[in-house]
Amino acid sequence: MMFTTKTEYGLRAMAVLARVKGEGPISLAQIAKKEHISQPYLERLFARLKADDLVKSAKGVSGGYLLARKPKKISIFEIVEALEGPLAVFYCLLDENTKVTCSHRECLTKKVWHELQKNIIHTLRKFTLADLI
Amino acid sequence: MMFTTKTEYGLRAMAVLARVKGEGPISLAQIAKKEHISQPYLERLFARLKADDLVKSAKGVSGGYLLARKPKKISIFEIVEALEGPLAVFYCLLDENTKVTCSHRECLTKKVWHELQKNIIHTLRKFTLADLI
DNA sequence: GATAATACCGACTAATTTGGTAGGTATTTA
DNA sequence: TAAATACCTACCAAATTAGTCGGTATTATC
Repeated sequence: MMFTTKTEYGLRAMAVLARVKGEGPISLAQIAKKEHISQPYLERLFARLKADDLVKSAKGVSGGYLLARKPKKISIFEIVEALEGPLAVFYCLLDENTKVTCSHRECLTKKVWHELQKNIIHTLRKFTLADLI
Repeated sequence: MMFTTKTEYGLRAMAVLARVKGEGPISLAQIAKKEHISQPYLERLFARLKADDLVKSAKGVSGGYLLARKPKKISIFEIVEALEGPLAVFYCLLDENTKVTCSHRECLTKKVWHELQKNIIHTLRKFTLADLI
């Protein structure tokens, strides 16, 4: 029950992008060096960030990555979900339905997970990339 | 970022114990059958629950497990921590200190994790085993 | 006292995830 | 044309999860 370094690396990299906003694209090589992260690993993280439309890319010389939106418009929740996949504290909550009933005999536990997950998402939505810089 | 079946199995087994409270010890074989959980796996989960003083055991024929306290006095948080280990949404929060400063350059992210973890623990402490039965 | 039921213990396995490496292709600026 | 970049695929080691197997110690009951 822990977020992995994927999230830490991703948030740090996104924070770099937020700080150099307006200066054109920044390459993964630069980010990797600045943040001491393996570049090929960063590449895969950015593939996810791009798939979720959190960053834009520019190929070729002097290419790199840019934030797709203003830092204030990118919540920590979005970054976490892009990197770690859909946030579900339990399997039975993966379908994103908000009903408390489920096929388990022990449905009462789902009430706990449901409230917990609501709190987590609320907290992660409250903070944006702008809060990190 | 998900609780595992360890927690689900453990909570279900603890709920069984809570329901048969006052009827003497119940064996793991019975619990495993009732809840369709592999018995050797359950054994290991109960080793953790016992290590954290959430259950008591009785060896020998007609032995088994009992709750160490009343269901109302056992929070979901305690059960989760017994089974999954110390709850930390991030490595830098594992030492349980409550300061927001840390050795990372990106200390601002720690503020987010810290608030998140506080919320999670608060929610898990709010619910007790009695709420599940 | 023997037996069966139980907790308890350690070694092993398969599948998955994480974090990382290596090498290549496509694109684009200079 | 060349160099810098994104982008892609395959592989690898370590850790974790969920589970199996076989054994030992203890104890109530016959």
